[in-house]
Amino acid sequence: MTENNFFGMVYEVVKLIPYGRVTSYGAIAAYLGAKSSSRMVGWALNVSHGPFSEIPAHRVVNRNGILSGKAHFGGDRMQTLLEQEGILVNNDKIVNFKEVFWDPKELEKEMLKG
DNA sequence: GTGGTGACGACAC
DNA sequence: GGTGTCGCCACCA
Repeated sequence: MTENNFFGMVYEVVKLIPYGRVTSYGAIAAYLGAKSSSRMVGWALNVSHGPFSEIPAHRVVNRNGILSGKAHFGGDRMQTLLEQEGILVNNDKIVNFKEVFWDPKELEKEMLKG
């Protein structure tokens, strides 16, 4: 937890994504202080993507709300998972993206609130 | 040690 | 507003 590794940090953040919410690679990267390395976030997920992975990677999309990683989930697995959480997906893109978007920095707000 | 790759993002046209 | 290009850094051959 809160590993010093970039990967570990990504896992922690992604696992903290609330139900029915999504975030972007850039948001996570920025939260980790590596906004310029948003690719590393997706890359980390790629490695983390496994049968024992409890990481809701399907809640992570690019800044456009497009299911860029859908192909890696296999078929429409990613879209199905999102729809099950009440997220509207159309044409491999989240319709109400701004509605369900969740920024990792929200964590700090929750911390302040208690 | 070098080169290539990648589930992205920002900018230029 | 779509398309092309560059940058970015960790990992693998």
